[in-house]
Amino acid sequence: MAYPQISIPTVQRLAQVYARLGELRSKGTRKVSSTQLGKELGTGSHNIRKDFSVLGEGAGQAGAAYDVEFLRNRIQQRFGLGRTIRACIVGLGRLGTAIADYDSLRKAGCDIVAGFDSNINRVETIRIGIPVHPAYQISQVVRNEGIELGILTVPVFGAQEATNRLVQGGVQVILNFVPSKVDVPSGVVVRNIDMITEYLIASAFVTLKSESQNDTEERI
Amino acid sequence: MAYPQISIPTVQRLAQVYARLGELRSKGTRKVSSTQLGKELGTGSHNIRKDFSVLGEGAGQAGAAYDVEFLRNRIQQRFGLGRTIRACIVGLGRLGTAIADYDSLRKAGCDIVAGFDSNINRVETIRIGIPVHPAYQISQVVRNEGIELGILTVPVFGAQEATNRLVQGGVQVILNFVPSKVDVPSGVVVRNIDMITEYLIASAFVTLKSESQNDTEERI
DNA sequence: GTGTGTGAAATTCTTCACAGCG
DNA sequence: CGCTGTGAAGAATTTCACACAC
Repeated sequence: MAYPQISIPTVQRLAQVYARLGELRSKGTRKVSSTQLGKELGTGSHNIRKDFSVLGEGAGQAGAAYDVEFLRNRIQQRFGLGRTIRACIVGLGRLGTAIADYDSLRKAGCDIVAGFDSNINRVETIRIGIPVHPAYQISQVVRNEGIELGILTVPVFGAQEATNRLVQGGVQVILNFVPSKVDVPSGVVVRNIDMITEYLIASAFVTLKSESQNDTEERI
Repeated sequence: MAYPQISIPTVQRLAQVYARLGELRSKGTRKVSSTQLGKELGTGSHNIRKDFSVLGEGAGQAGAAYDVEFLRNRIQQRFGLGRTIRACIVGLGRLGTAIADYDSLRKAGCDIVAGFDSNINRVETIRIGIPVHPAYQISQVVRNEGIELGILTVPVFGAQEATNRLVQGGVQVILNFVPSKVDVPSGVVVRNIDMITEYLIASAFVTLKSESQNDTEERI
């Protein structure tokens, strides 16, 4: 390893910073301080600067703040965020088609080139501008198209099978919107985006908050 | 505080466990061990048992595994997850309407009773079965309807204003699907569900994985 | 003076190890 | 004998404090 081992929280924060830098850049902002970034991410400036230490030397210039463009390029290069990743969506219900249309994802570099559904005649499919295939062709299409990322928006009971097919086709990353964990072989990265659990967590915090006068909410 | 301070990771895991217990219950499963739950959440059994210590005594019986129904009720009671929460959606684009239709959320207790959009004539609005109002009425409707939770699915530039109106109306919880942080007064709970950042994090992990032979992926 | 960079301290979280129960 | 429950140990992360640069 040429670089120090990067901790998971650090990767997560830097990804957030990267997204934020993109916004700042498009607004024409040139400079940003660790204090400001910390405030926007809900953490301290120390934390931000500590995270930046994994980017190597000279990310910022002491005294002046960080250069938005330069810092963004550093993160992009360090994490390989510059390239476009070919992706597909499995499960073309309301959520799946909404995501297929989601322009911000495309702007971030996620190029959705195929969709799959077990019911090829779904009404929704006519609304999206990508080729649609039946679910049993997942592995084959993924391999032929060089798809690296799969977006899972199927019902719970179909999630594992869809995952297996994606993995068999060779995807390296899965964004799982199904409120259930899926098993993957070591080496495949899964990010779970589970709005049911998020809803439950939020509800729980509300209960805990009203229960004690502590500043629980500040820490969330 | 009658109970010990509960850490944030613990709340998150228990919310996941709660969701999982719901699935197990509907499948008719009666008993579940900490080992099994740990496996399904991707953590160790020690961690699960430690988390359960915040539930008070007798959550499980030593020797036997945990009773699914009983444990679920304990978590439900401890975190106030039993009740239905009245909610609204701000931003009725593709994503917003997809979420309004999302049945699992309703089953979890989230009762979406109103929708808002700055463009009241949106085509999508005819597809959802809830009353739709113009955005400037958010505070008023939220207050009149006793809405506690707001779901944000507006474009980035409208997120803060929508948030302000929700807070002014009295919501306590916001599920923010906008890839940008929003400011809220202390006491309001925000959960960010940001698929852009998740995409970036996943991409970063893929790069880091290929860079070193460490078992980075196991830790994600 | 304002802001970055980083080793050290403090805190938080996870893992371990083992007592106790069915 | 497998499983729960929990204090103690260990690891990881965050926070602090201060040197250095503009």
